[in-house]
Amino acid sequence: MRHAKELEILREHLTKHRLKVTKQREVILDAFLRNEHITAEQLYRMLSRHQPHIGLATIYRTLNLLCESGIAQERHFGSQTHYDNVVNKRHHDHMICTHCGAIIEFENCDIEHLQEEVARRHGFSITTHKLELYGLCSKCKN
Amino acid sequence: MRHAKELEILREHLTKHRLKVTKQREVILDAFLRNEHITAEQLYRMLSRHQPHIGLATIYRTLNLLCESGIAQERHFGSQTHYDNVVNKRHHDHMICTHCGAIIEFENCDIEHLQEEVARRHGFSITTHKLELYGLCSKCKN
DNA sequence: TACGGTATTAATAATCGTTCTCAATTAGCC
DNA sequence: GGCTAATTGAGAACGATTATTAATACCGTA
Repeated sequence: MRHAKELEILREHLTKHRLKVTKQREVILDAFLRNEHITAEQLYRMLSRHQPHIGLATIYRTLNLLCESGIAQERHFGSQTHYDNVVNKRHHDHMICTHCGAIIEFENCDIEHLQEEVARRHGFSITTHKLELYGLCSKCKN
Repeated sequence: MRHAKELEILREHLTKHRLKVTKQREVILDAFLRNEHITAEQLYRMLSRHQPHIGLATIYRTLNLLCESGIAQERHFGSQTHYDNVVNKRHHDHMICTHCGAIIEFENCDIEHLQEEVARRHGFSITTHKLELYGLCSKCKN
């Protein structure tokens, strides 16, 4: 059974909120977990020939559900929202290649500490942050 | 004459590209310069009773022009695009209060150096970046 | 295991921010 | 002043996302 842990998290979240475990939600969760940084539209196309057929609205609703249950996190790259699997991951940021669209994850504690320091200096308390580096990945530099 | 420098930059950009200096463009530039982190919609409402009447499309077009000429820079806060006056400013990032919506600018060279270091380690070359800290400003912490 | 109430679904309309289209107007070179 | 191309306003169109609605599926209870 692949992705057993994530399925368990989703089930717990659903029962806790008196929501229902449906075939569609399981299918979407499974497809989501097989892909990093996916969009609702990509999932829709990927599942378009699936039985039962899954509507775009259901995909959006389920992705929001995954965010609420802590499995996924939204990232706004370009015009579309991408969804990230964050189970088993610590906080991380992204480098985005403006040529091929590749997304590279990284984490750096020193940067986070400096952010805290800047915030403290302004009397600001951080709850979340977003750091994105745009440029060319190693392959596209040529 | 307020904002003479920015007006000069815009005029140079326009003539260089064989574009025209219009009343609307001057009005929008002036209103833009009087406000930090403004949106197209806010400008539209602000100028709605102005003579000549200025359409929303013209505001969007002119804001893009300001970005191309280096006077403004886009920032995507929430669902709308905000435009920032960057004349006389070095690169800076933002803290956004999720309670009152206040936007505080800051700059920190140490963070930028660490970003470069991380990128180098991945063979990535940065052209731009975006760093946003979300949380509560000093006033809203209470 | 069948029932009943409620959540969920697919399809589609609606919404929001932004860009495009187009006919009428205007800037700026001759 | 007149010609040509750029610009304008109005509204249509657009893409991503959310709301609506009638039909269907889940699941606790009997």
